[in-house]
Amino acid sequence: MTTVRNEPLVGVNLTTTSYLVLGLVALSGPTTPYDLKRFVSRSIGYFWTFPHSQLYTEPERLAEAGLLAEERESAGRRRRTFAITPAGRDALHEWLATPQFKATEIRDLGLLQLFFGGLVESSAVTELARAQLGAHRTRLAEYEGIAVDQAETPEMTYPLTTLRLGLAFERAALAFWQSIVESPPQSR
Amino acid sequence: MTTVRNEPLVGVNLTTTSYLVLGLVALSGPTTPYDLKRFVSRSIGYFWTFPHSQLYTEPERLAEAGLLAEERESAGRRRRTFAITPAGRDALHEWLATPQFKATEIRDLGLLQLFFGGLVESSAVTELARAQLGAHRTRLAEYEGIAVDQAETPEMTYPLTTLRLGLAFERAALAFWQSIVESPPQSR
DNA sequence: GGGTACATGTAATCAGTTACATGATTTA
DNA sequence: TAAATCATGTAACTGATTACATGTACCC
Repeated sequence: MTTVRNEPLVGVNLTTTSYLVLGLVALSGPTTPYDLKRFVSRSIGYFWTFPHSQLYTEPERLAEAGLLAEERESAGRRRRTFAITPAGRDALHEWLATPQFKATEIRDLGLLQLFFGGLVESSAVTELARAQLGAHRTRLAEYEGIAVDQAETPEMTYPLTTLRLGLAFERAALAFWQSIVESPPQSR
Repeated sequence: MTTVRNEPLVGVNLTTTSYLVLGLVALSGPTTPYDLKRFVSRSIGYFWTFPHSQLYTEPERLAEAGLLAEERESAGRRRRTFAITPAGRDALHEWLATPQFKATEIRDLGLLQLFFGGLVESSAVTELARAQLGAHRTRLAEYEGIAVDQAETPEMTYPLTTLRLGLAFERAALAFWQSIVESPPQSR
């Protein structure tokens, strides 16, 4: 009986981005970086941002580690296509079955500015809150659009499920900033 | 009439972390990296994580740029103390008055795993959801403790305000993961 | 047929992370 | 007095970002 190897064969560190990309390729079947980019921009990219260049360099790293297989057009645009390998699938499944203990981060520049609201005049805080209201309204509308567009696509079931938390957050954020507009905190 | 200079005098890029640290020093008055660390660990560190080493290197960068002033014990532990300079205050205020257009990121490894839930058996998803429930319960309790502890501290008014959104998020997350436990998505 | 937006990729840099290290203080 | 924990800092590395660059398709 052989031991199952889940570590990549070559010494490549797997970051969260690695598993993200691995998962995207697993979901999509063989794809090009550009296809990944388009998919990301209407899905996980809302929660987890990164520049499109990662979608070229990260699959390359994963291919080095034997977790993806790369093919490349020899002529013309020399497009690359990546597909997941059995080793890649193993690594992904193992990660998916491993509880992660890092807590949620809500990275929001507006919220960060509000944190320091005591350092500026309260009118600035009100302006901030209004701007945030606008941004979250826009975002909420986007999410709602996506939910409608993808409702009938079975392979999007899980992504759409995560979107539900996004929607809930956006509604909470709207209520939050609204309350700031209505009664700004008094620090003194 | 002279032009107001808000750019740092030396060529140092200011990142979000820079403003974060600048703001922390502004809030605290002259402090040491370790004091910053303690403050962070009960406040903004919940939303915006970074290793404590940044609290040594980033003030150094800011001091180079003339935005912080550094003093250092010449004997013993050679503790460093950083204080904000007028230029630092200007830069911070300008940033605080500048609308930021990057949308909120909800960085959550559990949510990312759920995104790929269609790739594993549904029992794994249920387990994931249970684990997340526990984690969010813990986090919610922490937030509630902080809200109580700091309720009477006037200079924490704004930080505590941001915590309200954290609380709302944690409650939404609990409801979300609970709903997953109760009725896991069916992808086929 | 020229402009503009989409598509596709690479190179260089550096902020952020990881890892290491040691001194001081408390506790058992 | 040993051991743990808190306090304080530095060095090295690399993943992520920024910036650049060119090709292709569409539209007016």
